Amino acid sequence: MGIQERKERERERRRQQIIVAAKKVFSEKGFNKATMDDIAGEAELSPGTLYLYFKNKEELYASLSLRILQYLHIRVEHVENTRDLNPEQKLDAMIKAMYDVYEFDPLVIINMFHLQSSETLKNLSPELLEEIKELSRKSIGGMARIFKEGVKNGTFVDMHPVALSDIFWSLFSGVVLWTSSKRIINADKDFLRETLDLSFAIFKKGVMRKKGV
Amino acid sequence: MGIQERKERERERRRQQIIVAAKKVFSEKGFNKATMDDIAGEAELSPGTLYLYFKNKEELYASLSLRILQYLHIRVEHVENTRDLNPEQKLDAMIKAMYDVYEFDPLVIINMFHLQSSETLKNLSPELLEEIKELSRKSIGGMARIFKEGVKNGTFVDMHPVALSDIFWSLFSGVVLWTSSKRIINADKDFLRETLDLSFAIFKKGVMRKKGV
Amino acid sequence: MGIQERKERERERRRQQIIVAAKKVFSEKGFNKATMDDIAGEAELSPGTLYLYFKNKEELYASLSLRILQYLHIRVEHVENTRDLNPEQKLDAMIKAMYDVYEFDPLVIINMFHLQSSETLKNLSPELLEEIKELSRKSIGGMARIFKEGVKNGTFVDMHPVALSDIFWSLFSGVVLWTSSKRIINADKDFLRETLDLSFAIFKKGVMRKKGV
Amino acid sequence: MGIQERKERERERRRQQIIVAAKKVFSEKGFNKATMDDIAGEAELSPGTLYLYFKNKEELYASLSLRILQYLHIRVEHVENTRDLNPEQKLDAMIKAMYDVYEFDPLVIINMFHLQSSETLKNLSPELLEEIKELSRKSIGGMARIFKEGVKNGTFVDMHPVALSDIFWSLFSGVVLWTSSKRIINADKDFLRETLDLSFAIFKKGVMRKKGV
DNA sequence: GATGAATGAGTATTCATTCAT
DNA sequence: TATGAATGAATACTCATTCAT
Repeated sequence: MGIQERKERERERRRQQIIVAAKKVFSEKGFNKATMDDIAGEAELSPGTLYLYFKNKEELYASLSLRILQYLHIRVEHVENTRDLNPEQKLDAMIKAMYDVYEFDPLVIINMFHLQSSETLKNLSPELLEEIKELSRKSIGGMARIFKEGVKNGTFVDMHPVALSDIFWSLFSGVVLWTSSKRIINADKDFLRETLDLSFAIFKKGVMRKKGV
Repeated sequence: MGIQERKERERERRRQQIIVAAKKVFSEKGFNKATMDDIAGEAELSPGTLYLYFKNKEELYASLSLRILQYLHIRVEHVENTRDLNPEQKLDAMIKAMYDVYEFDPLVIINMFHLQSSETLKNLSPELLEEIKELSRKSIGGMARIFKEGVKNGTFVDMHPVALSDIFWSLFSGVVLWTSSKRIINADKDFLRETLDLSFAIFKKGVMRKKGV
Repeated sequence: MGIQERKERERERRRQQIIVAAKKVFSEKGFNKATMDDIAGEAELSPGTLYLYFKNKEELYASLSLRILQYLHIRVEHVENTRDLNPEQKLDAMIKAMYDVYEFDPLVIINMFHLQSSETLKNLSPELLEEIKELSRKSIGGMARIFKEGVKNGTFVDMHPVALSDIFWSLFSGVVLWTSSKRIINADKDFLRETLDLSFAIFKKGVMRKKGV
Repeated sequence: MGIQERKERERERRRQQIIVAAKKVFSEKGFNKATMDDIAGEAELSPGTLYLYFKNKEELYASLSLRILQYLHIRVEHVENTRDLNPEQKLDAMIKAMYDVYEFDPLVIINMFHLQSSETLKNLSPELLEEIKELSRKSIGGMARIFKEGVKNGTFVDMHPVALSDIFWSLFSGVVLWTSSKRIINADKDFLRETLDLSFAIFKKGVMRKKGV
């Protein structure tokens, strides 16, 4: 391993160290209440060091979303490329993937929607922004191809595949947001899992072509 | 009209004046970038006056959500109480109501999820918080009763009515958030309406009991 | 006195209060070492209040120069408009005015040259910048008219009046800077006054037309 | 050449490399906006290395002034020691030298006055400070001796030679500062050269003893 | 000597909130 | 009630300097 490579690795390790700390602090306090000092403290680094790895607070935050998008993309791609699965099985696999995405980072959806603010987007470096858009496009694109296949061979209802993937993703994120919100407001138990199950069941039923029709 | 009542009315007028201004400013700048001075300016009042009507910035913001919840509640209740509608027709009416909720305030969902932050909730007065919870419960309850009726008479699939109303609401909010987010990130055209149509179609199909089964 | 006018007066009083404090602190610490907190403390106000009266630190600093320019302008105008003085007497009066400008604010020249930095100028509001330019132009213009008169009637050497006023001002500021600098570096006694006397004597002799030539 | 000497030479080469870079960066950005990283980048060295050659930023900056003082000193000494020049010719030669000093580093005067800040001086090493004082004394001393000779033999007016050299230098630096400042504020053309010519003409006339008097 | 990653003190500026009028 | 001037706590970000390698 060359010295260059070793350095690169070390650098990546630091980035991860910061990201882990940031995730923790942002989770606990939310974007605005979390201070860079908090994160630096959590990462056991000095505030200045954070800026050696991330341009600013927004970009650090956005990097969290990026990780999720990367994970989502990998999972979707994997489903898409698994041979010998028919469209229905692929949909099931995607549903499974969604659970894993949630486990990977339960704040996934909140993070994703922080990105949506144009104020946020303005402060991101063009490269990071492009990467986010790219991954976003790819993930939705992957989902869409799965739906397309199903629409084509008559498994799914005849709708635009991109619309189907949008709805699939919207349903997922809507449920995650709503159940976590409900938990806070109503202090109910965490019933995310079963709600997700029911949601996906309804979605699947709504999307499958009626047999014999 | 007593002098007391007149005063009360005057007070309510002021509150509305402030809420209208707040809605405008928050829409344009988002919660954090909007300043109390901005809102005071828009309402043509002094900053100090805002505090005579709202405890703090968070509570002013939360009041916007309250208005939406009130509107949602009225619409749901109205659907519920309309006689001579069968469950499927009531579902259609609820879908129609959702469109109106969105038109009433397109920022509806973003507002609603700002509420979810525990930081926000901590700063609300117990009364306001209770009112929000109450309206939230009532609206979901109303929806649930509609679903319950449909489940009972075999129109809808046999699922827990509360779960169905949660999913219904989640789907709606998920689509609103995702399409607005997609619009920003991908600079696509605004395709909310058609996506909502498709979403509700899928939901309806997923929720309706198959005829003859 | 109307309420409007009273407020305006109060506001002006505050501005002066801040300016006095700023002058003290900037004198002691220089522009960069002086903090807004220092100045606020000296003015017995809170930091935030400074920003109600001055856009930023640069503009507060520039306001000090403005006061000097105003004073300089008044003095030059007065000399120009005094009747029954021949050009030589007017030059003497201007020399006298320069001493007073220095007494008015010994940091005069340092302030003036802080203005010269383009970084500084960029941060000033266009209005303030224009005011500074205007006063600067007027003062030099006033001096120039005095020299013009003297050149015309043969009192002074035949040079461009604006150039003469530039040189006059340069000599004054050069001496002020150099003697104060020399005082610091060499810890010599303060011999500004006599050096200024000699300088102006040389200038006057250099500028007066030789009798009988 | 011994190994010791070779090392010393190498060290001096590095110092010059840094000084050249520093001059470029300070010229473009001014003292405060210029960062040590900028300078290191320009010198193609690492920031840490700068500190092997200069105690701190202030001292690096001061070293630029030192170079000018060294140049000034050499020029003045040369004029002083040129035989067969009468005092007037020596004054002319000094004027010529001033032009060269300006060409050598147009920021000369701004640099020189940065030194004056007591904050700056506090951060210099005693050795550097002493060197600066020494060169300053020597240069002024050299000028003073030229004036002394002229005063003695009746070429110049009967004033204290040190005062004359102070005024000479003040006039030079005042004109340089004022014309550059005027250029920025009034966006006038660069008329330094002609203003310097006129200034020195006036100075010379003011300083020369009237023939036949 | 040279490096450059890490440091962490330092500061201008903002803005929700208060309170004397 | 309404005002709006004053407050002052809070914080992202910079950059001169150090020191382990």
